[in-house]
Amino acid sequence: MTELQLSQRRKQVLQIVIQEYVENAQPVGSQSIAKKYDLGVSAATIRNDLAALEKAGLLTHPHTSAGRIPTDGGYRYFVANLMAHTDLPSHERHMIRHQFHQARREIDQWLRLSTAVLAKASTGAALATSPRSISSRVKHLELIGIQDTVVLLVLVLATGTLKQQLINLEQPIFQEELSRASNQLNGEISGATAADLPEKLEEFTGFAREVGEIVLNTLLQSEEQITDRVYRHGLAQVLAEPEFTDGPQVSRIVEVFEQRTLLQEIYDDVMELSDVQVMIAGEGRFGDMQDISLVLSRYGVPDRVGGLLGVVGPMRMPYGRTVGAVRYVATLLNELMHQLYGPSR
Amino acid sequence: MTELQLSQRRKQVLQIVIQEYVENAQPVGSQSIAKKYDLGVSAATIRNDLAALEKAGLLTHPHTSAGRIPTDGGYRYFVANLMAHTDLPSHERHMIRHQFHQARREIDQWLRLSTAVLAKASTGAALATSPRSISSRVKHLELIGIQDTVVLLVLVLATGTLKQQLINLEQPIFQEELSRASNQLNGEISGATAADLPEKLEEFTGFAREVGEIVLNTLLQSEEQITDRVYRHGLAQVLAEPEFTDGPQVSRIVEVFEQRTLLQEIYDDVMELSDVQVMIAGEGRFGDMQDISLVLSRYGVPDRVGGLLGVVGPMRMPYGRTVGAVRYVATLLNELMHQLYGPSR
DNA sequence: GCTAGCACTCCCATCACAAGAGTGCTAAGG
DNA sequence: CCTTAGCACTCTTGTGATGGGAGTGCTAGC
Repeated sequence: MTELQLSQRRKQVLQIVIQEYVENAQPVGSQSIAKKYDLGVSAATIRNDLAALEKAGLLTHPHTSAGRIPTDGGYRYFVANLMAHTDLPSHERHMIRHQFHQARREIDQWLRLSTAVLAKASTGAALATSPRSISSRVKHLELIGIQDTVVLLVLVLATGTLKQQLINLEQPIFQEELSRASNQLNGEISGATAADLPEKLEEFTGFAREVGEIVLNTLLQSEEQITDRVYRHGLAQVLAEPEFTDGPQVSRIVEVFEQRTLLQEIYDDVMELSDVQVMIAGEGRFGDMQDISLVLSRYGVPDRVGGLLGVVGPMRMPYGRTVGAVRYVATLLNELMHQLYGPSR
Repeated sequence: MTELQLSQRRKQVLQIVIQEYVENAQPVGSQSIAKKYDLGVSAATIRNDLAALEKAGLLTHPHTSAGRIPTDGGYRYFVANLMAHTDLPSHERHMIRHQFHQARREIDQWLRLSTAVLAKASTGAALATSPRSISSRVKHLELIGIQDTVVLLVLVLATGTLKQQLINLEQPIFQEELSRASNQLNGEISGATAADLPEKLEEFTGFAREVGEIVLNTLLQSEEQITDRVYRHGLAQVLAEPEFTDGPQVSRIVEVFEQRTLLQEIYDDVMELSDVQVMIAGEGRFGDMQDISLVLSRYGVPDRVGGLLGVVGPMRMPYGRTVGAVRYVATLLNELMHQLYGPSR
């Protein structure tokens, strides 16, 4: 998108239109602007400005004699150039931090709390993916007999993530044999990554080899698959927004919120940038996201573990505040995870 | 509720009204019944029957000159006395069974699939809780150092369920000490239940004791807490139903669907009965569930593990089919889990 | 107990109409 | 060239009247 040249006042007018529309969900006209804000010019002038902004593709009006509403492009311009850097007010930050410190020291708890907090602090529905390990190292491995022919493989990764996998055998196996295999494997493959494994597996035969293959597959899978779990919170509140009164709109946002595939698609885009990403109406690249915006951020410890965190809401969204909330929760999570997984090893 | 005496024809009329209303979501009148179904009587007679059914509290009409629609009571009577036992058609059953056998042998996968299948087979939104162990036995315990002062406790229960818990230490601890403690504990407490533990813990001191306490707490918690995870699927489709076009209705059902607390409340009721439970408009006992019905069943292996599975939808729901679907998926899950956790030990 | 007939009620779609908000354009002034 | 006032025009929204239609409730007769 080429940089747009706008006079100071027009920027201001655009900002006012967006602010008012975000607040009241109603098209805003030249007169109401002139009356409410003292721009030192008359309504007619503002009318001209509005027309110019419309020509530039930043505003539209739903019908001839209605006020203006922002377009996708309008919101994008706003977010890129006009948006006030609103960090969350400090008392809110304190409250959130407090809640986190009260929770048990567990990723699962933190993520659940994150979505709850985000949903409350924004007007949208919050969502987060469980963290995925990047180039996972095996730390430890355990084989546990569940049934005669069923063995549970528990894999602990260096980051503390747990992977479990049931193994189905043709023939019954004894606990001693399980122990032998797990001792053997633990000695060899602990500290190994998916890249190292194939070589090491050469040494093994029989059951131990079989388990080794499964470990390898599990590792590979855990690096590919974005997430085994998605946390969600606050759909009800976003559905209460006036834009979601009619059917098709509702199903659109619910689908965006529920489907994993979309997250999968967006994942790489968000993960490679460290700051909060604002995605308005799908940015033309992703599915049918008319009138829906996402505010997303990665969280985690660089090169170790990372996941996605953010808010889904109507395009008519208080971006400043939402970005602030997402950013704060993300940095908080970063801090907490750093304490656990960061410094050592 | 006292048993109601209804003539054969009136039962038939009630059944027709419900069937038609479920299908078309429109009040049904005497004429349309007389025309479409050959009951051997005139519209006027049916009119009398309708009036009688209304007096009995099974039907209402939204306004004077509209057709009849069923009340909560009407649906309840229908489900209790009139509903055709519709097992799912055999080709659907086969398809579902096939999908389950293709999935990996994992509870997580199965439950995810269950909700997907249920949502597809019913017109509602499906939901399932992760299984909870009943009187869990400890099978194995593992202590893994994550950071100098952070230890991951992995607890494997006899059912194959995994519990993890981070332990935060005041002072750094060495791997050797961890191994010592875990060997010690494994020798003593494997096979123990929450009831046995306190006694056994007497023997331990220091770090091992501390870990033992945590194990106990984790066990107790896992028996109390209904569920650490709720699987959901298909909200979008149920929101497309005509009763959810206006705001308050939507937020009501979304809240029922999203909130864990409701499940917690209902849990015991459902778990003590083995067959599928139909809960219409909250049965007057649970929250604000106007116009919403639940069809729920327990699943699992009796006295070992169990969870909840079911469908949330509008009161105007094809109960026969839905009950069939829930029942089939539940028995399928039972079968699968039995293979894993059932027979031995 | 069933049926036919009939008046009555209430919803709903349609239309007309007026009010109101906001625009776009034009012409004049700085 | 930017700004302003004025004014006609457009389009939505709310209101009220109207008629058709569906369905009921009741009564009287079989």
